[in-house]
Order: sequence, then C-alpha cells, then structure tokens
Amino acid sequence: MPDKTDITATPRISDAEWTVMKVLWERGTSTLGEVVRELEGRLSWKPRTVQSLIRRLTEKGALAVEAVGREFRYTPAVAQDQCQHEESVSFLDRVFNGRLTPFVAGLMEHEEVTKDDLAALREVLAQAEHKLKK
Amino acid sequence: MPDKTDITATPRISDAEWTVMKVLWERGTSTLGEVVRELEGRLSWKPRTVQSLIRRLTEKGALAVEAVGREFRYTPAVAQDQCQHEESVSFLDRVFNGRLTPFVAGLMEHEEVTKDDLAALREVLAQAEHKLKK
DNA sequence: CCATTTGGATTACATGCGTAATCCTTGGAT
DNA sequence: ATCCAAGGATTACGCATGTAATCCAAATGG
Repeated sequence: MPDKTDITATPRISDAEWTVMKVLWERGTSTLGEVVRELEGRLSWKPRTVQSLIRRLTEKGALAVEAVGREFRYTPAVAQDQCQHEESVSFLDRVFNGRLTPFVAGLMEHEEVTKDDLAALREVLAQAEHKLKK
Repeated sequence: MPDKTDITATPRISDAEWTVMKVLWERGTSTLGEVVRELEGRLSWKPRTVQSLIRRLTEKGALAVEAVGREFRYTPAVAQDQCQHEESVSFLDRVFNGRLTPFVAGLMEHEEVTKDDLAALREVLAQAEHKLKK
C-alpha cells in the first residue's frame, strides 16, 4: 500500500521559484527565453538568474525538460493547485495554528477585501455547505 | 514626515521563529527557561536552540529584553496580528497572486474546512459586508 | 565569414535558517 | 565549601536561497 503521507508530496518551492512556476503554469510550457521575456519589465532579473531558478526547479522535480532542437522546453511536472494547497496548509499552520477563520477575519479588518471578493466568498461558502450537507 | 512604507513594517520572522513568537504572544512575557519548558514535549529542540532563536528575534527587534536579576525576560515588541497580516498578504501574493477567494476555495475542495469553520466564516463575512455598506 | 546573441553547464558568493556545541559565570542544592 | 544546572555570549556548520558571472557552442544577422 502506498504511503498516504507521500501521495500528495510536492517539492518545496521558494519565493523566487514561485514567480517562475506561475509563468510556466500559465503558459503550459516554455523555453528559457520565453520565460525571460515574460518576466522582463515586471522584474529586473538577469537571464542567468531565471536560468538558475529553472535549473533548480528541474532538479527538484517541479519541471520536466524536453529537448527541442538545441533548446529545452520546460513544463510543470506538479499541479498548481496541489502546490497551492500544500503552501496553504503549511502557511495556516505556521501563522494561524491551522485556523482559517482568523486569517480571513484579519484580512477583512485590514480592509483587504472588496465587495466582489465578498460575493465570491459567499458563493464558495454556499457550495461548501452544500457539499457538507450531502 | 515618517516614511509611509515603513509605518507597518515588522521584521521578517522565519518558520522556527514563529513557533517561539507564538509562545511569547500567548504568555505575554517569558524567560528562556519558560519558553523551553513550554515547548518541550511538543518539539525536541535543545535549550541552546531556543536560545539562538530568541537571540535572533531580539536582534531583529521582534522581542524586547528586560533584565530581571541575572536573567532576562523577553516580551514581544511587535503585534501578533500585524505580523500575521503581513505574512498573510505576502503569502497570498506569492501563491495566489493576491486573490483570497481561490485560496479559500482550494481549502474547501480539499475538505479542509469543518461545519464550524463555515459558520464562523459566514459570521465574519456578514460583519465585513456590514462594514462595507456603512 | 564574422560578430552578436542565446542558451546550456559550471561556478560563485553573501545571507538566512535550522540546529546546535562550547565556554563561562553564578545561584542554588547538598 | 562544592558541584551542578541554567543561562548568557560566542561560535559552528551545512543547506537553501537570491542573484548572478564565466565559459563555451551554436544559431543568426549582416
């Protein structure tokens, strides 16, 4: 029987690496140059910096590599929502002892939430309640 | 005029340091020994490890020190909810491009939320809506 | 054909972090 | 009076991270 604790394990992704992964998840697959051009303007990273991050992500198994001509194409090897979920749980544990409500309440108190957010949240809540009741 | 961007700046607190800060926030103020005894059982940190973390937190201004006899008492010098808020914003930016709703939705999908959570969230939502309308 | 650009491979390098160990002093237990 | 434990000060040490630079080969523009 496979180890339950490992089923969902994704590699640990650092701050800077998240920036790169988000580009790749959005584009599906990219070469180094594509990522560099996508990021320039937004960030002032040198191309070698992006390359380093991509290399580390490849080493830790977050990206798959495929040679295309003399270049490589990089493709996410881990699902975005899974990585997000693991980060979410670890963040909530670390900062809020795993409690979601104080987190949301804190954001609201600091006026970080718009009317639209509230509507969307209400919708999400309703669906969750529906699912629980079922 | 003070720099607006600095008004709310709190020191960056690492994973392990959060564990210590949470003890201090809860107890209000403590000596090294008190923190060590509070943590033993839960963690297998050596006393010197706790001391290192406390020292670093003091150096970065997260704790205030006061000599009491030949010992020190350590007291949080930053507010918990402020640190939590900064972590929250930086987490949301990094992982969810600042969007709260996908974060909450993700947790719900993974069944991470209980009935009680839902009720509490609903309450928080209602209050936020009330405040916005005002 | 030659210079420039691009990308891979290798190397760098300061900081921060997790996790202590050592050394020394002093107050308390025996 | 002595010895131990607790706590401060200093030091350690490997790994991760942010941020590249160097070196080299191939493709591309002129």
